[in-house]
Order: sequence, then C-alpha cells, then structure tokens
Amino acid sequence: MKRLLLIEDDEEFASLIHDFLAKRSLHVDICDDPFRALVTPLEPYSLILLDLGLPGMDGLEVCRELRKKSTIPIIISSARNSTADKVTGLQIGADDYLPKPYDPDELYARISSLLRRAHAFVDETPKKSFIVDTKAHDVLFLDHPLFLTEAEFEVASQLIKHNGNVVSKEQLLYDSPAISSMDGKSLEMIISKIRAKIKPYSAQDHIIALRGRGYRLVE
Amino acid sequence: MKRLLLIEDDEEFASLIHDFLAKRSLHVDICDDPFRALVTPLEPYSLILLDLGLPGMDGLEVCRELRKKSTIPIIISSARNSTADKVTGLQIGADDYLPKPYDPDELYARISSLLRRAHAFVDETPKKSFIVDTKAHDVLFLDHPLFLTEAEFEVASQLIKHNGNVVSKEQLLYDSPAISSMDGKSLEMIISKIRAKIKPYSAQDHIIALRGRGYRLVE
DNA sequence: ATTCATTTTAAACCTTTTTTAAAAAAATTT
DNA sequence: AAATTTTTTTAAAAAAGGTTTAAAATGAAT
Repeated sequence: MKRLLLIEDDEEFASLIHDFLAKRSLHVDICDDPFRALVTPLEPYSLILLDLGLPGMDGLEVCRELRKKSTIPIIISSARNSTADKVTGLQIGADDYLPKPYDPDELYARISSLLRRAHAFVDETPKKSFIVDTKAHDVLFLDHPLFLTEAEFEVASQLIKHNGNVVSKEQLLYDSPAISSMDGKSLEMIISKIRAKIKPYSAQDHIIALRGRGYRLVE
Repeated sequence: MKRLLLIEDDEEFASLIHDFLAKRSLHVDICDDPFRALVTPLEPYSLILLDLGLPGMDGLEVCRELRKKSTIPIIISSARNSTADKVTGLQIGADDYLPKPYDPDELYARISSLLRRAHAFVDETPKKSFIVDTKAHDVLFLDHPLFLTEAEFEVASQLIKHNGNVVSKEQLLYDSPAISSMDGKSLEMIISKIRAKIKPYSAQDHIIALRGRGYRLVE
C-alpha cells in the first residue's frame, strides 16, 4: 500500500482527506508542522501533498526545501490560487497545483496520474536479498537466517560488503581474521558450505566464481 | 529546442499559444484534426497539448488512443471542466487537465513541471550497444550478457575502450595482461569466440578485421 | 575426558578455458 | 585467374581452476 505525506495544519480537513484516500488504498500520514515535515524521512512516502497555508513558515519555502532533498512527487494545494502562486509553486519543483476548494475525486485522479508518471521510470530500488546481521554474526537471505559459522560468516560478509564486485581469494582470506591461516582450498570449502546454506531458499547460485579472479555475490 | 504537438481546432487560439510558447523556446506544431493527430509520428514531440473540443471525434477517445501508442506526456485543456471530465481525462492517461480559460503563464509552468518530471528519468544519451560490466567482468551487448571468459573479456574491453578505432593485434595482446603470453594464433581464436557469442543477438559482424592492421569494433 | 560442531587438509572429480595445429575461407597481389 | 598471404573456423589436447567429498585436526562445552 502506498503511503502519502500530507502537510496540512487544518486538522479536520486533513482527517477528511485521510479517510477519503484510505478508502482508495492510500495511507496518509499527517504532519501539521512545516519544520517537522522537513526533518521527516521521506523514504516511506510515494508522494507529498503540501498545503501552502502553514503556520510559521511559507509553504513555498517548504516545497523548495523538500525538493532540495528529494525528487518525490509533490502536489501543492492551496487557497491562494492566483496564477502567480501557481506558477511559482510549479517552478519551485511542485508537480501539480490544486486550488482549494477541490473535489476529493479530482485529488485522487491527480495523485494517481502523478504516481503513474513518476513511477513509470523509477528504478524500483530492489530490496537487498543479503543482509549482514552483525549482532547475531549471521547473514539473512531474504529474511531467512543462514546460521553461518564464524568462518562462513566472515567470507559471506566480505562478499556482501563488496556489493557485487569481484573479490579475489587472497583478499577474502586476508580480510577475514578467522580464516587468514587457511590455504587456498579451504576457502573453496567454505564457499561450498555457504552455497549449501543458501540453496534451500533459491534455485539460483548466488556466489559466482570468476575463474582466476575470485568470487562475487549476486542478488 | 523542444517540440510540442498542439491538437486544437480553434485556429486563432492555437496560433496564440504557438506564439506565446515560441517566446519561451518551445516549438509548437498545430494539428486541427483528431484523426490526423492519431497517425502523426510522435517521436519528435516531448509533450502533447490536447483540446477536448474537437470535431468528429471525442477528445477523451483521442487521449486514450495516444496513450495506447506512447507514454508521451499529455496535458488536456478543455472548456468542459466538470470534476467528472477531469477525473476521466486523468484516468485515461493524461498527466494534467487544465480548464479553459487559462492563463498562458500557468500553461507554461505546467508544461515545464511535467517535462521536468517526465524527463527526469529519461536516459538522454543514445545508448551504446556494447557495455562493459565491470562488476560481472562481462560485456553486455544490447543488454544481453555475453558470458565472456577472462581472455575474451579483456580483448572485448580493449576494443570497446578504443571506441571504434582500429587496435593492432600487438596492442590487444600487450594491453591484456591475462593473454599477453599468447602467441599470434590465440588472439584470432578469441576474436572468433567473441563473435560467436554476439551472433545470437545480431546478424551483423561487429568485429571488423582490417587486414594487416588489427581489429575494430562497430556498434 | 568425551562429545560435538567447526575448521582444516587432502584427494578425486569435474568443468571451463586456453592452447595448439591444421584446414578452410577470404582478401590481396601478381 | 592463379598464387600468396592473412584471417577464420574447426577440432582436439593440455592446462588450469573450481567443486565436492571424506576424513583428520582442532577446540569449545558439557
């Protein structure tokens, strides 16, 4: 379910919008303070609905600041609906400017349209399959703990840390205290063990050997 | 200079818009016939401005058809400005709906905003057929991984790096650590292997031999 | 001290890559 | 057009590297 951030100080109106959009499968978080809005992490949100009539700070300024931080779609809604305001808002980085009062159906249509456009190209940040669980000294593959041993954990972490790039066997050994004493073949042994532990969760081999160069991890 | 397609039958109004946007470095082509609009090639255009009040065909239908063909940004403008019309227009695939009459400044602001959003992700650079994938130590040909071996990879990278220029056999050997020990014959062997791996994806031979001088890669 | 899990070593096995050699094809020269 | 040279392909041997198995060594926990 998509999440939207509504920046609006009119509590009653905000809750109206919240309820209306909830019925259309959009979750709305409300923020009534522009300063707090600017320190809110935006990652969870697909779109921001920004009202210009905010206490303490000019709404256009809020928009400018948001745009500095992020390319997230922004729809301004405002009772100030002179052409000059609209033009400034759009120039500043807003994607749409909806004069108040508006029909919530139109709002929803505009949100949908903008999300469609904005997401058409968005590089859906694929969630990482491998996560290092430092506390547990383990690795999670698609949220499944692999129950790696110390040696396995060190090698796996190295591969994960290198983020898909090739890591030479030498480097793998050198950077892993627990196994630096090993000879070449032992490393391959460990790789084999790690593979075996991933296998139940994936048909694909995620540890790719590059002959003569080392190993690399693929998502 | 960006080109826009204005689909509008009011000649006088269209020419007004044309002139106004020309001052802002946007070239507007005018089309007064919805049927002709639908057979016009859209590649030259960055955005379509569609008026709904067209003779012979429903404007919303035009929008629907355009959207079937292309993801080009579309702004509807119309004297029909009921919420229902707006919602339908946006639902159908339009990116914005601007009720007539409007201030041309607002039109320009909305065009800019939409172009900004729509082009934010567009890869302006003409895409190269051959891409070196350093992570995988492989080469992508039209996005297909070729699964090159180490020797093949080094030779292919050299050719790609030289960007279409001739590379002598000596240089190819010299600059590729992994194969510098080879004698003459092996290089030709490798070239042959690379060709074989490209073949499934292209009828053309992309590695051109220049007798006595070396090889060069063509897109 | 014994047990158990983990790490290390060693060996056999399997695959892929590189090399070699030679024949076929193509281009250039005579 | 024939001869010569260069390039391309084919096929097979040799080398290198990777994987897995099994067994021995280690070391911590009971």
